[in-house]
Amino acid sequence: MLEAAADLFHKQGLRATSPDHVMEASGTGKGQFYHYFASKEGLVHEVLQGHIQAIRIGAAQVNYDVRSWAGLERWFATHAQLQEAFAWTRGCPFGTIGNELAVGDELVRQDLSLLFEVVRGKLALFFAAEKAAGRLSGNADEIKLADFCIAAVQGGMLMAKIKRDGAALATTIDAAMSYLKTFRRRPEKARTSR
Amino acid sequence: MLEAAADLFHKQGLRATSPDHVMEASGTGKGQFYHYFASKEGLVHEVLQGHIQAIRIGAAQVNYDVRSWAGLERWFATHAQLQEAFAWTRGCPFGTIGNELAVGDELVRQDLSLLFEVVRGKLALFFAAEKAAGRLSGNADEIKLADFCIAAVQGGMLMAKIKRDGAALATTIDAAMSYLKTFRRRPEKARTSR
Amino acid sequence: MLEAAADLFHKQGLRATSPDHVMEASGTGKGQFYHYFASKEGLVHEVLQGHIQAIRIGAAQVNYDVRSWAGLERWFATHAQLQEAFAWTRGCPFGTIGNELAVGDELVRQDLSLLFEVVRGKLALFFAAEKAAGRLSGNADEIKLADFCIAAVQGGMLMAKIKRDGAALATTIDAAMSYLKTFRRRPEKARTSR
Amino acid sequence: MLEAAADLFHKQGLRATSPDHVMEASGTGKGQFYHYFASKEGLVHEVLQGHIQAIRIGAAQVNYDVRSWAGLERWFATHAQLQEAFAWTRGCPFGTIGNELAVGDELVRQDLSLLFEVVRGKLALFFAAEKAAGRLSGNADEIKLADFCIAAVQGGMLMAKIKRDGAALATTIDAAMSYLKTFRRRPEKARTSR
DNA sequence: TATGAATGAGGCTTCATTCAT
DNA sequence: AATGAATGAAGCCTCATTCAT
Repeated sequence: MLEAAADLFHKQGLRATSPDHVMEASGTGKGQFYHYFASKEGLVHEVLQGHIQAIRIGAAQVNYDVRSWAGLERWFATHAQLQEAFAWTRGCPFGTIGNELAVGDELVRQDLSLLFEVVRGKLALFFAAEKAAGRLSGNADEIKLADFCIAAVQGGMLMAKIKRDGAALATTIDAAMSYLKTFRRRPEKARTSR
Repeated sequence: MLEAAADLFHKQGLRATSPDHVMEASGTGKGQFYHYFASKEGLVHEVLQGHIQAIRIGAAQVNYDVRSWAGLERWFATHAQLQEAFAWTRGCPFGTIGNELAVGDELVRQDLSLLFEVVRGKLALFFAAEKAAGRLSGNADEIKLADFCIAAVQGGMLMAKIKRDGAALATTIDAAMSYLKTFRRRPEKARTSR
Repeated sequence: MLEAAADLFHKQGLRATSPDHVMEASGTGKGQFYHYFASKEGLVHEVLQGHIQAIRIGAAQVNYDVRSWAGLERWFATHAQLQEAFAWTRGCPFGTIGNELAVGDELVRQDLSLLFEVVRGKLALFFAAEKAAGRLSGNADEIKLADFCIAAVQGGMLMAKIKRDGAALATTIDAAMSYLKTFRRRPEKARTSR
Repeated sequence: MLEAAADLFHKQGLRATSPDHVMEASGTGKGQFYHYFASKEGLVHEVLQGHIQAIRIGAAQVNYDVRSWAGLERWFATHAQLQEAFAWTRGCPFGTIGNELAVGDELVRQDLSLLFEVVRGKLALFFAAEKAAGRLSGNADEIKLADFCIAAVQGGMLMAKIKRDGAALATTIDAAMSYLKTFRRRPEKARTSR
């Protein structure tokens, strides 16, 4: 049920997905639905909590536990691959939900906000580690870099969905990586020696 | 009616906006609506065509006719200001619609695709002009830079809406500008000397 | 406009045909319609009056002016041919309207009633003539025979439409002709004698 | 609900009967309707299936299980009586639906087609039995006779509805019976004797 | 837990008509 | 004569939810 809902939200968005759709896709009935979820909003909440949990424990489709610059590159690339797998007809599962938010969807907004904070935290961790290892400029702010990564990939995915074409996403990812690498430093011998 | 619709789409998204809402907001009746628009989709089409036209002739809220690096900065900044004016409760009017697209909304998708091509064209024009004037690296691809600008601002605006906070957008804009400026060149003496 | 309406009524029936359909099919506008017809009912009235007139003056698709037994056979056959021309997707233009009648459609009902009286009159005329000529049994009631002809052909056409197949209609026509011929008489000597 | 629908269809026809009417007449609500029927077409299907079943098991208002010539006469007469009971304002419940068919109502058309096949089957059974008993001419085709009966009664009922008068129907029934009886045979003594 | 009947508001669209020009 | 804007009721259907079992 959660899986079915997550897939439908990804595919059609929140608004276009009714409890009935979820029931049909998951082969359940009215009663089931309202037994497990207080409301449609409750379902969304659970779906997002599921996503957050998956991200946290590394069970998500995208690996958010970046450990190297190559890993970061893979992080970007995975987004494009997933989108391509749907022939560029879908955007980011989270961004899609986020863009449908309206005043009044406060609960969902907070879930999403948290989700992106978790993602940001994971990316920031990488940048912080790099900085600690002297491989990243001391001027760099790991939180800001992480926010930039997320925004770039979200914007790129949105454009890919709209154009049904991954070129602009690839361009954006390349640009983002180039930018990030301007902060990269060769760890000085002096540091590690002695 | 078109104005009312455009505003509601921006505020709540496509799906959450019914013809009835548009009628109420514009003080018209059922018949009226279907006299002017073939369907809800037709309305969306007209709204988007209106946006495209506004962008083309420079009547949009955002000035897409960038003529200088300061103008580019203003272009980015205007997005943030507009969003802030709605207390970060809304995203980009175009991106909001784009993210709700599903297979089957082909017409709308094409309108949006065109819209973003127009925007890209305007931005690319600036980069091309800079290149021609020797103020931009010959390596830079004006189309790619334009795509990057759009993706960055779209991603940033989405995150701002989700977080109800403009910080990440500001960060993203700063990062984008920094990146773009790495392609900037001081025009060589040779040019001005004679 | 009348032609377009008549065709649409024949094709889809009264209820399923809106003034808008008629306007579109005839390339006219709202104003035109209500200028010439008081209402949809008025249009139906005019259409039926047109049919009646056509039948009266012999301008209808079916020739109601039967003059011989062969002519009667042709009268039956024409119905089948017309229906076949529409691949048995339509019934009788008049019967189709008649069956949609409900309490309240009194005007239309009377028009139709009149129409069928005209048809009956024409057929009865033939039978009366045959009787006068001694070629039809004196027991035969020309009005009743005419009513039977009409009912048989109407019933047959309805079944043909439902089945999308003309077999039962052909059967019915054959049976009807057989029955009618049982009243046929060889003109007595009286004729030849002098 | 099915009863209410069947009655409304009979009274006003398919097109003029909306789900709302059915709900009102049956004292149910919107949701109820679409819980039980996929669509209006689905309702029509169920109604027709109900009619077919009633005919099959002999629970219909008309007794289709004809066993004798008197029974056949009653079969014809019942149609007229039922129509008279509604003061000739209604036609045949099945014919009324059949005449509203348009291209696209294929499902309904097939249901109706089946219904009439069932009826024909019942009538043909009678003629076949008569033939077997030597009381019907060997030349007679029981299927054709059955088709003729149906067409005659349908045509007669349609005319009765249009004229709000049963005379032509009575005439048609009389004629049909006369015709049918021309195939009747006195079983030879030889058969029964010995 | 699970089923599915029931509810009524609302969504998108067409209808028949009137009105101002 | 003609145009097409305007009106609001209605048509068919989906939605989100509750309730009884």
